[in-house]
Amino acid sequence: MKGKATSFDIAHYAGVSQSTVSRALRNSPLVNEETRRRVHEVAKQLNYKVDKNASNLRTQQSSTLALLLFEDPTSDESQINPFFLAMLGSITRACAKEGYDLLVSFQSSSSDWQADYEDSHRADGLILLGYGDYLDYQPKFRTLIEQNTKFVCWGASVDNRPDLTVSCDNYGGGKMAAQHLLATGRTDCAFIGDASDHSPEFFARYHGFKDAFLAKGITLSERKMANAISTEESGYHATRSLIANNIRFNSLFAASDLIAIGAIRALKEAKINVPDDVHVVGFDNIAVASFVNPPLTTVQQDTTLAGQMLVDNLLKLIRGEPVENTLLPPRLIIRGSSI
Amino acid sequence: MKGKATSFDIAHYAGVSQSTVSRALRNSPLVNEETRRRVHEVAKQLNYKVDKNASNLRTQQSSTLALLLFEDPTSDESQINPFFLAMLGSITRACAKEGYDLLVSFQSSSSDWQADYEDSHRADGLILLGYGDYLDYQPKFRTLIEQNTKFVCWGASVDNRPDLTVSCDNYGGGKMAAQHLLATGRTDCAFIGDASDHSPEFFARYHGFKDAFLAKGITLSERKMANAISTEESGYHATRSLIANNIRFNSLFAASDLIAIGAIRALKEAKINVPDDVHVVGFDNIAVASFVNPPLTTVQQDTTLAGQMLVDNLLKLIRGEPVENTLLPPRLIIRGSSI
DNA sequence: CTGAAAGCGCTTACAG
DNA sequence: CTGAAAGCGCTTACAG
Repeated sequence: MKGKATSFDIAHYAGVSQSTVSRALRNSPLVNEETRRRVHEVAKQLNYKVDKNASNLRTQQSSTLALLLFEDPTSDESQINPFFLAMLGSITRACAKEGYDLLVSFQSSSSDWQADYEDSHRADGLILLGYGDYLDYQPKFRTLIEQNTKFVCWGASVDNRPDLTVSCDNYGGGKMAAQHLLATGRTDCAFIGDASDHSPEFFARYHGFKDAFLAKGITLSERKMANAISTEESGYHATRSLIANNIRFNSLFAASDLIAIGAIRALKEAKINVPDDVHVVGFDNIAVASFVNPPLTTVQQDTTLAGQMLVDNLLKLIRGEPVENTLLPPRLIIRGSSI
Repeated sequence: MKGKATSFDIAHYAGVSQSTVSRALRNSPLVNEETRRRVHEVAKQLNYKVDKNASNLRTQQSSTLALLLFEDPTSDESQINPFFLAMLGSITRACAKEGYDLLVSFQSSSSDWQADYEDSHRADGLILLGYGDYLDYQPKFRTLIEQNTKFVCWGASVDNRPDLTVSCDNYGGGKMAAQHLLATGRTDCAFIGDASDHSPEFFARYHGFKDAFLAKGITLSERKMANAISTEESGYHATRSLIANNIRFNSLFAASDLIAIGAIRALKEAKINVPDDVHVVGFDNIAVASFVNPPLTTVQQDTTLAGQMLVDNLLKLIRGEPVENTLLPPRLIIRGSSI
């Protein structure tokens, strides 16, 4: 036999029609048990595998999801945020569990989206992941909705369609961070991160943080805030600028772990001791967090659950089942940087 | 129009035949420039995208590669070795560059391989990545070769088919590590890692290391070797057992960074100072390496180049072009753990 | 329970 | 330069 075996080859050797082969392989209850066994036997011998292109074409679905990972255009090409890599891992696992394949693709927010995975029938739906400027994404979300593309986003909600979003309770996480610092008595706090509508996740973390302080009658000073995107480098520079401007604080909340790690570097450089002089709290609980010096207190996002929920919600969307906005509970992990 | 537009819809609106639409969209030189423009115009308006299932079925190829990531069965489900996540990133990028999609899948070495990606025409070829017991994989490699599956492996060579392998020069990397320790005068060295044919990569690293010492007339003591798989936990326990057995050494070469990080934890716990009492050198240069305390000296593997070469070689294999065994040069990164 | 036949949406040899 | 037609390998209504 030249080339791969087809269902006609199986039919020939099993002495049945090709239709019966197709039914037998899909374990249709219509087909006789003995026939079914014979067909499976022959298929195994010929190392036959159903041609996915043909079956997908026929059934008009792909059993494949596509993951689009957006990168902050300003971050280094080679360095992908470890938080998203962890998400990628859990999404891959969740897909496998549901019997779906996963196509992976990196997108830079400037370029055209390769959101044609669904249009070209390569995927039944999309999962969108990434930091970067949210306002840049908004019009693209709208296009996807108009085209009736099935997709689900990690992070901030999409226009008025929260059902398309799975996210961590960033507001609640920010509150946890604040309550921890309040409990340790470190109430003179700096915040590093982009607390604007360009980064809705950071914004929510900041607000939860601020509100928890406010509830204790403490107002955070605007002067002690510095803008940063989610990279070590950016966190380093933002913190340096605070120090350079002689801004004092005895605790620091970073919108992400990478920012926190950069902040710690800047503090060390300025001979400011962590945690003695400044308590530091991050967000994400990336793998590095427990290895830095001192180990980083942080708000953990459950990436395993997040991946599972993204896949589950997307599949519901694809099947036309009702989907709800999903908010995952964060968890405070206390380590040496704040005790 | 209900459902997605097809090439027949485009044909209808552009006033040409469906064959011409197909040619025009593929920018065939056969078709008139004016016709071509009109077809593209209509296609854009209808948001038409070629159905990949149909075109793949017709052309009998998929423009897709599959990445199978094998995990050490003993390692924690949720923790994927960061080195492989970095590889995943670079492979994804390399695929995009070549116009291929990437299917990603995790495999546990115990389960059946989902190596049917190629058989089922979902992918034109496979990339295999992973640590784990090499001897378990051997028979599966053989099956793949028998079935004439196009695949390329990261790491150790496959039977007598080195053309299917892309790897770091592990032997040379081990030598570099040794030469560095020799230069710092720390010649009483321990080795942590599985230096057997179960882990050919670790084996090569160990041998390069040993040979460089031998070249200076120094024989490494077998007593100062401890077995470990590539996890922090395993490195920790292996090092602890050396210490518990009162084995002395003033330097330590770990077969991977994760092992090295575990080793440092064990040393710290035993009040053995790094680097004053023991110099530590790892392998991989994962992102964490520069953040641990002290920062880890290590042998870097170029993951960007590795991903590119894996994809390049696989594409050559698919196209039937000659492929050669590819050995990538490692680079020593000296940090605080050994100076 | 089984088979003959239609058709999913393309690409491409063939004929003009 | 263009069109009519075959066919990639399946799944599934339809008929028996």
